[in-house]
Amino acid sequence: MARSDLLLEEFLPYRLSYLTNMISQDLAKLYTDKFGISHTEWRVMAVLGISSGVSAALVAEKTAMDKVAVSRAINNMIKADLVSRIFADDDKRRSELTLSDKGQKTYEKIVPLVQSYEKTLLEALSNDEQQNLDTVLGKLTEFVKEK
Amino acid sequence: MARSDLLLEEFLPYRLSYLTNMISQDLAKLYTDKFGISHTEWRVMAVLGISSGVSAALVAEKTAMDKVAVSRAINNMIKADLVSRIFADDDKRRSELTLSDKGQKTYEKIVPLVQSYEKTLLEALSNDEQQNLDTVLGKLTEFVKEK
DNA sequence: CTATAATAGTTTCATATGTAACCAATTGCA
DNA sequence: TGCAATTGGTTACATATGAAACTATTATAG
Repeated sequence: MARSDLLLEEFLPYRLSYLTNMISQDLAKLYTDKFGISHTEWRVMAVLGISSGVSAALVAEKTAMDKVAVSRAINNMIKADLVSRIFADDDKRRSELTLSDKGQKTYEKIVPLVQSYEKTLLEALSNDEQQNLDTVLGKLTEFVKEK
Repeated sequence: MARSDLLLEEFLPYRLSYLTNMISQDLAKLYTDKFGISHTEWRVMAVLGISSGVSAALVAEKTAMDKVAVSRAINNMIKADLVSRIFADDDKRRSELTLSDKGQKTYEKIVPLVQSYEKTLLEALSNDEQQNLDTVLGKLTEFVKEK
């Protein structure tokens, strides 16, 4: 193995990507299989579950998804009667989005499931390790955001 | 905020996914923009850079990608003259894959770039934190693989 | 005011991805 | 042997995603 070689299993971006995909698939089982909610839709729902009447642009910002993905997710969710939309009085372009009753109920069913999943993940770590993870994730994220 | 609510920015799967995507985009700039190599192709290349004459199935295993993705990546890379393929004497189904000269040269250009990127990432962390990251990634990955 | 630029969101198009069905070669075992 | 099951890899189809162009509306410079 020449000096320039690279072992995928030890390469940080690969390791992160692998773990993230596994987790993502586990989560999808919780909301896709049971509620027909896609990954992007779940993120939108997570934002609307906390803040009502927000614009699609704000949802895009909070979910770190692009506006096209958000637009599609929202329109699907409106069709599925999970989200309701009105347009702002003071700016007819801007949407004001809210979970419908059905959306709210679904949200309240999903949240405990994903929180419980997160909990089992974290329980694979000691308290110190959980703290370390938080620190390190924060620092790396901060770093990749700047630059 | 009701007891069941969930803050995306604090939710581990979201944080991981966000970081992973940012890193993935940074990396793509290194191999897609300069060499026209896609993410999946880069993974295949990383495996073939180390081990010659391996089968597509082994590449799939090492890259953690499914065989369809690998098949497509390999066929693209053969078209782009990055990979050469022969079929095994003892089993005419099984391919034996190797980087072509061009593939090898490309690989040797990409490896230092991505290693350097990984290094700058890690330098955002102290030595202890790097160690913590390694430990915690390992444990979480182990955990999601079982179960 | 009015022309131009900027903004919110949608549509279009090209590409990527996952699942299942598929083909060909090989293995196993009755 | 010989035929069902398995394996390596590809194809087909349906869906997801991203970039760029587009529509409608609002803000701004002259």
